[in-house]
Amino acid sequence: MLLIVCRHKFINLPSNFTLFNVQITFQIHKMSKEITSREADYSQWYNDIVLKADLAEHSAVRGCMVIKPNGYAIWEKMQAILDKMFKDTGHQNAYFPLFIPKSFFSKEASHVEGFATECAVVTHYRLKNDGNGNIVVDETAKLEEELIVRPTSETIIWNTYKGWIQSYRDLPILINQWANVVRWEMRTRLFLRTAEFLWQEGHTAHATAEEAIEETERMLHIYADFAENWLAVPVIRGRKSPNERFAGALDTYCIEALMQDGKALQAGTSHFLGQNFAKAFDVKFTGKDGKLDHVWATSWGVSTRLMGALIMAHSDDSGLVIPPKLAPVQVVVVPIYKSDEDLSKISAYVNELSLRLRGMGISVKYDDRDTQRPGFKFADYEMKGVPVRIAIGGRDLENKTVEIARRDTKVKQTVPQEGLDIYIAKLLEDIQQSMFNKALAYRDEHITEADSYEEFKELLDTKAGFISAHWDGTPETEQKIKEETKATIRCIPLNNKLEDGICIYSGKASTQRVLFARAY
RNA sequence: CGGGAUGUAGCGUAGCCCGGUAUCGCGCCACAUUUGGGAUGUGGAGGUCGUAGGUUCGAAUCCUGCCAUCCCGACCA
Repeated sequence: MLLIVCRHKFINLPSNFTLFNVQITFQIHKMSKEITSREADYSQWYNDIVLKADLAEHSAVRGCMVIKPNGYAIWEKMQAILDKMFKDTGHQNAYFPLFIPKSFFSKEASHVEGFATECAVVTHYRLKNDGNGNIVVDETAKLEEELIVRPTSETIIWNTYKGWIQSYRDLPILINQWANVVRWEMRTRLFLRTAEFLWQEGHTAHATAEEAIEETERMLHIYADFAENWLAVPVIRGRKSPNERFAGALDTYCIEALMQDGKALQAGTSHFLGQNFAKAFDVKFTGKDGKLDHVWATSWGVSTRLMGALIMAHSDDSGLVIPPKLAPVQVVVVPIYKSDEDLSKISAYVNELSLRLRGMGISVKYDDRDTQRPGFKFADYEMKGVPVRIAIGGRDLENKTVEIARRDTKVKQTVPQEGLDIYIAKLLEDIQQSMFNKALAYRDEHITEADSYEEFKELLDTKAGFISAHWDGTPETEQKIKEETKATIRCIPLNNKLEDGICIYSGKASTQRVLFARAY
């Protein structure tokens, strides 16, 4: 801490931190292209990646971001893949209103409790000029009933479903919506927590509890499949403890991922809502047996937060690393030339190669701009996470080779032009797999068992990651642990092995371990 | 929302304590030489100092409100 007196000097500390509740700011001069290292300041590193890889930026609106083309292209890929998965399992897309009448919210008690403190409310529908050149709200244009900007759509959807469902023949209803939602968060972070975010929300209606539970689990597995096989992010499938459950759900399933700083990130949730919303909105159906019953419901969603998971799981101190299956550009080709003649020879080859690669479904970008030098392009594509970079110059033309650099390991190799298309296709698969394996190995190394509260607290301070420990199953214990350590129960893993033990906090009997972690 | 801090050119900043319209680097534009890891030289453009008031002959500088951002806490996908 003596270092603090050395203001103006280069000190390897975050440029902003708080000591004894006093913020101390160091002037650390950074080249514009450099990013903070993960070791120096993980949060700052994350911000740098998002901004410098040109994924998103802060907007003029508090807590809301602008998703830039580079970032949106990745989100579009996520959407396309998930959308296909949903449709392959029988779901259809639909769209419900952005605004929800306030009265709808009070119909499901625990739901309103969960969202009430973070709602944007529309109270008026007109502006006027006040005569001094200012635009003001026209107080005479007050809405009779306020409208809530949706924080989630259960209420408006179940209000609608009431009109759609009379008989078991109308079931199941399997609908998904791609939308934006607003939750008035106090502290926001690009992609991880913004006041407005993009997501999909599935809302299904079923005749039986069994069927609804089956649906809840099916979607959880789809999310896990997506995270692992496309994002290359290993996840733990599990169920939330009652404390962490969705407002209005009987059971919440989730996938939990581990970030490189050892904090957990909830990457997707799937809820079994029981008959709560059907009862709140009076949605009944006549069964085969002629008996009237409330409909069973599920809802499930993933959001642009997945962008945060993708970034934090794989990227390094040189910038973004995107798994090939999510990369908008999978291969970038950079020509290196001294004369126009060289360039035209290189271009002839590259155009032919690009055609073959595109024929194999590989997206290629040929960057023949003469306004930037090769070294600049190398650094730039590294920052933006393009999985494979090909450099080709006069030397390569002579030797019939190219230079290939893979982003994940940063290994460079000279490869013959012959069979290059096959080589690249295999390389992309290899990168995808090796990114997953790396993340999986990290994750598995960071699940540690704790058998006492002392050990548990020690682990939280010394080794990041999940802690597997016995818990007595009560919300009180979970709450106490959360208050004392900031760690929460991330999930109770599915297919958890049963094992007798005692709760690390209360010493009461327990039948299984659950996963704790500090989380985003 | 509670505590702390910060807003000066596209980005990062100096100047603020001790009032006299602004410093430097990167980036940008032009030309030339360059091009296998973030080029070099020469010339040039760009700022109502977050915003609205107040004090003053005069405000980036002093005072007040507001807005935004960052850090710590509470809340949360």
